[in-house]
Amino acid sequence: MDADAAPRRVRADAERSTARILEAAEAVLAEDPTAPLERIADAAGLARATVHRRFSSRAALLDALAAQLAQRYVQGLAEARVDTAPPVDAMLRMTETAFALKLAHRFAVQLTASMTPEVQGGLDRLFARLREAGAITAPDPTWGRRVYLALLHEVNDLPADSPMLDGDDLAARAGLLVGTVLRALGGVWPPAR
Amino acid sequence: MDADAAPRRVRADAERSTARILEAAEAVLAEDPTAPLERIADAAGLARATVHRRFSSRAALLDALAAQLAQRYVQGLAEARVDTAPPVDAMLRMTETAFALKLAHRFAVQLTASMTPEVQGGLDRLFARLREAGAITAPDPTWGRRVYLALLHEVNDLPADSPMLDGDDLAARAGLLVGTVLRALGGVWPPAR
DNA sequence: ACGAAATGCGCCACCGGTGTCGCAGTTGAT
DNA sequence: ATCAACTGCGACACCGGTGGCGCATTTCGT
Repeated sequence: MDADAAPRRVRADAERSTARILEAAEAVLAEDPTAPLERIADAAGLARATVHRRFSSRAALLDALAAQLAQRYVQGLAEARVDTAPPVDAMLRMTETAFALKLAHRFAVQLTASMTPEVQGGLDRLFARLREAGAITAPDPTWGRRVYLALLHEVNDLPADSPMLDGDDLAARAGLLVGTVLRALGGVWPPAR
Repeated sequence: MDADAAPRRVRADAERSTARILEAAEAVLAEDPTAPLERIADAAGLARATVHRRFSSRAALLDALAAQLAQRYVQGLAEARVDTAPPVDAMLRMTETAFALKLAHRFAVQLTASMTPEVQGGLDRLFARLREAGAITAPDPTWGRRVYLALLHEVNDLPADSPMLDGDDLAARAGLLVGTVLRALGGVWPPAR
């Protein structure tokens, strides 16, 4: 919502600052969603005034951040081929990328703005496909999405030495989450054969 | 932490104000955990200064509230006989009382202070007993507790007209939650017979 | 090398929420 | 009925965070 679509050209310099600010904001706000702008500025190695120059207000910064995150999720959804691949595979892939974005998670969802209708829709379609494929029995995709998101945070917060985890890699967490969600929604996991 | 154990007597009047404040705080903060004291005072029909007279600071009020809530949970745990009754029954009862306290939920847990070690312990013992009884297979009670709490909020937020609910009564929500959690943790629900 | 543009820095105004005080009026205990 | 205690109200100081300048300095584009 700021510093884009330029009739007047933006200096390469400035554009880098913008990126650094977003990066710093992501890191700082992940730990404390109410952190003052000054802390973000410090983390970015910039003066607070400069942050104000790039983003007219705190709200504008949050918006930009939310948009950026939403876009990453959309991309993740696409790369996981949620609409075409076997749904369980897609879910596993999507989940791994979600954990890779973990820094942002806690506030990414609290920041409901980042739960774009587009992202929601993608997830809902995924749960609908899971049901069609017989991987779950719960009929309501919305409910599936809610359960998934709620447990996503829980698994993300799980300490690395939890007995529920084999190692701390993404795959272990993704496996735990997917299994838990599928079972919760009436599926069988691991699949009986 | 305020206005109790009196060497000097407290007027009945004042005690009622305290109660009204706590009541109002619970209601207001459930909707907006960061609501200013003034909003609470208004809801209680009192002046902000009066709130300050009963509770020396915002933190003190929050503490008192957390203590009150924790105590209710402990009582709920006891009444559900989590340590003696058949664990699934206990879980069902506990869950219903938890929903009865729903107004407070969202911030009750965010207010980690109210998640007393006592409450945590009670839940952990419940999940250990569930495992012993074969109702779940997940070995780690902590994980069970986390899943339970996370989904508790989700079910609580579920709109009354959700396809997942038969009516909006406590029993429907409790059933959905218990079933989902037991399945998520590797149990069978509804029980095959 | 030059000008345009972005930066750092300090300063100030503003806002919302918190906490304190005193005073006048009301309510409760005995 | 009387006194003590509590209340409502308004005013005030304080604090942290936000947002806006202006100016001297650095950095980028060409």
